[in-house]
This record gives sequence, C-alpha cells and structure tokens, in this order.
Amino acid sequence: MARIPSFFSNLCLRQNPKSLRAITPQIRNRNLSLDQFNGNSEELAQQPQKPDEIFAQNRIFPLNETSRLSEELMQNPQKPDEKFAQNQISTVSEIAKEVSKFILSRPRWEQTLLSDFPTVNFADPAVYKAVLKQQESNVLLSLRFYLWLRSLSGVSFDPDLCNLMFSRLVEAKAAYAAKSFLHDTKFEPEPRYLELYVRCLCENGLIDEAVGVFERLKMIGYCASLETWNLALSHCVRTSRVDVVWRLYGEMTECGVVTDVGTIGHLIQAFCLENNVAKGYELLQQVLEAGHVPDNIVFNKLISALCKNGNFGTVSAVLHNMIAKNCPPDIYTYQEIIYRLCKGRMSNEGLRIFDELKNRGYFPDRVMYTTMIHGLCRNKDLGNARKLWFEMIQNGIIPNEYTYNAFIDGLWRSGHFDEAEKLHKEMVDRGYGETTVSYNTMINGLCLNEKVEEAQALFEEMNEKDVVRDSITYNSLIKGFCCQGKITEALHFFIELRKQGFLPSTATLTTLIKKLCEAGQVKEAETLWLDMQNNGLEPAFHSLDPIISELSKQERFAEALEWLGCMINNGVRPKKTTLERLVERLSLADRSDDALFVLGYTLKMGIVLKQSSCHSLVDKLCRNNSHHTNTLLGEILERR
DNA sequence: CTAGGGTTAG
Repeated sequence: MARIPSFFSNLCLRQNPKSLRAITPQIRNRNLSLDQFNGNSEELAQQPQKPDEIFAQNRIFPLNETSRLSEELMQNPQKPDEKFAQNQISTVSEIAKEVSKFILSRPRWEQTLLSDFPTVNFADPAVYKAVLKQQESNVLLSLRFYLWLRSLSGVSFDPDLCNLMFSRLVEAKAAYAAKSFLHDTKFEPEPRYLELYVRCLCENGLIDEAVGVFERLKMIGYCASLETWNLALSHCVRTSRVDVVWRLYGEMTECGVVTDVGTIGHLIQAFCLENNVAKGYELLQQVLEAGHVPDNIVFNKLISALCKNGNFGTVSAVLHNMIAKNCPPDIYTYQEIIYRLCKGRMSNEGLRIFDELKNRGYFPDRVMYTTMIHGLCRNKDLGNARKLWFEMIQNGIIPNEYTYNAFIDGLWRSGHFDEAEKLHKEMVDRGYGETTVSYNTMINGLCLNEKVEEAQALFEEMNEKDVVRDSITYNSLIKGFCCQGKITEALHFFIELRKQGFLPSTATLTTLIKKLCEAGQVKEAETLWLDMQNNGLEPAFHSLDPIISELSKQERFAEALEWLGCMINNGVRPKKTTLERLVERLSLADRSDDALFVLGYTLKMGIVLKQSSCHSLVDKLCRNNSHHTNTLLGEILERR
C-alpha cells in the first residue's frame, strides 16, 4: 500500500507556520471538571479479594493460630532452624534464603514460622528486609510476609520496609492493594515509587487517582518523567477523559517538562474526541512541520474523526501526509474510510478503494470483507455484496457470525428470502445461529417480508434455547405485527416488552399509535402516548397527528384541540392532512369559530390547506355572516 | 509486550 487510491489524490497539503507552543495558552485556559470514573482494574492476580480484605489479616491468614504448631510439624522431628544452630550459619542473606525456601514449600507457614526458626530474630530490620528481598518475583508472598510481620509484636516498621513493600505492589500493578497499603501505613513513599504508582493507577484505569498523585508529586517538588506523563495521557485518551488530558497537559508544561511527539499525538486525539477536528488537524500539521511523525494510531484517529464529519477532502490530505512521512495507512485506516463512505451512501467510492487495495496486492481479511459487504448491503447494492461474499470464500475466508448476519440482513432487506433462509441454515450448522443478534436479524428479516408467524416461532425458540431477547427483538416483532394489521398481537408483545423493562423505539410507537387510531382505538393510542411521555421518550409529538385526526373523525373536538395545542406549544408542526381533516370536521359540525381558530394557526404556521377543506367552512360562514365572524377573519388576516 | 476494526430496529 505504497500509494493511495485515486479518489483521494486530488488534494494537496495546507501549510501552517504556527509553532507547537501556540496552542498552550488555550489549553491552559480550559475549565476542567473531573467526573467520577468507574474504571475496573486487575487486582493481585492470584488473589480475588479486595485489598481491604487482604489487610483484614485474620480472614485470610489464620494468624491468631500462630502459636499452635501444625500437625505436620509435630511429625517432623528436625526443624529447619536446627541447621543454623548446628553449623553456625548466620549471615543474614543465608538465613533469608532458608526462610524463603521454607515459606515457598509450606502453604501455611504463617502458623509455624516462629517456632521453626526460634533463633532467628524476625524483628531485626536487616533480617526481614533480606527475607522480603528474596521474594521479589512473588508479590503475594511478599504481602503475606509483610502482614505476618505486622502481626508480631515488637516489630518497628521503617520507611525502607514500607518503600520496599510499596514498590513490590506497584511493580506488580496491584493498584488497589497499593492504594490501601498507602492508606493503611500512612507513610511517605519515595517520589520514584509514587511515580511508579501513577503508572500503575493509569494502567488500572484509575485516572482520577493518578491525577491526585500527580498533585502530590507536585507538592513535594518532584517532576515525573515524560514517559509517565505520556502514559497517563494515553490512558486518558483511551478512556475518553479529555478533561483530564487538558489538565495534565497544563500541569506538565507548568512543571517545565519538554514534550515530545507522543505527547502531541495524545493532544491530537483529545481534540478528535471532543470533535474539534480542525484543531487536531492543525496540530498535526505543526508536528509534521517540526519534523516529527506521530504514531499511526494518531493519524487513524484523526482520519476517523474527519470521516465522521464527512470531511473526506481532508482525509485525502492526511493520507498524503502519511505516505510522505513513510508511515503508510494500514488496514484500520482503510477500513474506517470504507465504513464511513458506505454510511454516507457512498458505497461505490468505498468499493473503489477496496478494489484498489486488492489491485495493489493486498488481501483483505474477514473484518474488511464484512465491512465492505455490510456497507454494500446497506446501500442496496446486493449484486456486489454477493460477489464479494463468494470471492471471500474463494479466498479461503470462512464467514463468521458478523459476516453472516450482515449479509443475511442485506438479503432480507432486498427481499431475497430464499437465499437468506439458505444462508441462515448454513450459519446455524456452523454454530453461529444461537445468538441474540442472529435471531434478531432473522426476526426482523421475516417481519420485513410479511412472515410474522415464522418470526414469532423464532421468538418462542429463543426462549427454548435460552437466547436472551433484547429490545430489538421485541421492537422488530411489534413492528412486524403492526404492518400486517395485527394490532392485538402487536399490543400483546408491546406489553411483554414493557414487562421486560424495555422501551419501545420511536418508530415502533409511531406505527403502533397510527395503527390503533386507524382501528378507532384512540383511547389506547392516547394512553400509549402518555406512557412514552412519562418514560422520557423524546420525539413523541409527531405521533400525535393520527390521534388528532381520529379524534376529529369521531367529533371529539375538545380533545382534538387540546392535543393540537400540546403539539403547537412544543414547537411541532402538525401534518397538513391532520389540520385539513380537523377544519373539515369542525365546519361540518357547525363549529365555525373553532374552525376559524384552527385556520388562524394554520396560516400563522405558513401552511396552506387544500381548497376543498375550506369549502365547507366558507359555506357555513356565508350562511350566517355575523359580525363576529368578520372580526375573526380580520384577525386572521392581520396575523398573516 | 507496541493500542485500534466488523453484525441486528429506527
């Protein structure tokens, strides 16, 4: 992939002379707010308990039984310590080696260690530190030994020991254990270990905690290394904590840290995350001009953001940049571009890039084929999708769940139901059939093709096969029944959906309300609408049209006008047909005043009703040409 | 070890 596809070859680079420093003040001036962050973290690998529990010694290690000798020991006539007594081995490191060996071989050494080594003075800092140093590869053992020491009386804990234990925890990336160790001991770790702690916190997703430690370091006048700052920034970017990016960047420049291209790469990504793509692009230009080349992922994130905004021209420019800087676009780059092109109804452009890649000797992988097939299906280009499907298989790539579902969905949507059924069978045979998505794809496809009963059968099958139904399952089915005019069934599944705690999609609701009204069940429609309103569903107002329409038909004008007011007050324009029906029915029912009132609003909104709708009104008005009517008409005309 | 990708409603 040395060159770029023809589609992107028409733009040149924009030059920007500004230096990197130019952005610093803007970044400093940001208002920052730290949200609660709910990151997960890996704790001590071998120890699923929370650190607090680890420190609740007695629950894990039966230290209160220390004085009791184990049965094992009773049967063991020679104690390990006798060696020291007999041979006069007494250098601290030799003792530590022996103790460590013992600890490693006895799962419950805590109980007998003191009596096994009666001549060893564990309260001697030189001794316990030497033992701890022996266990550097095993954090859990270190921690156990440390806790055991704490259970002894007469052991004084010096900062060296705490630092040693703390560094052990931090190097093992046991963020939670390190945190509660700090909390527990209240000691001041050496700055270099605090710096390691920052890294450890970041790697465990505890960004906010890390910010706090940066503060602490700042207060003691210690400046973390560039690598640590960059690591923190990279984790902020990964977890979309843009606010923290700006805050940390501000602090690191305040500390006088000299940033590198990695730092700027994170800033570019941060700009992309807050959809400030222009700034991101500008910054990229500045780094490039300064002679630095960011990591591929920075280019890709920028390209992805540009694509999302439909700015394919700049995408082209960035691709030029990448090639010029000997940093060729990779599979992710092209996949993102193709995906976005298809999403913007430019699947033909996407396909051109796809073909171009193949012409350059590149073999697309399964994900790439899936993306392309999906994109083509969404653009109703089933011919090309099918072509790629077989080409992919020919190239030895076996479709998986994603590929099958994307293609089967496309087949259903274009009415190729035989082929859809056939491929679905194949997918089931390959073991991809029993997921929520595969069932949803089939249920939706069947509903789109007027096969609601079969869809319902699959719906039941999900229960038998223990496949979880989600809101998509229900929404698809409800819509299917609505389209078949089967309102009773649709309502049944709607109630089921609500019982499961799901919310209907707006499309489902609109359809359901419309169908209920058409069947004359306005009351149910109104209840439904209020239900969705109470549940915080947004756009509801458009679905009031059929309700107003049906109420007019039933000559329930007070209610119709009330709903109409509700719609208008919320800034939603009723449909022209709704207003026409209302005016017609009002006139027929001899309610000229109300008809005129509605007409007034209609004109105010710039909606012109069809002539026939005004006929009956004009007719009535002419028959009783009162002064009142004239006034009303006058008002209406003035409002216009 | 060196991040990151694809499927279902509307």
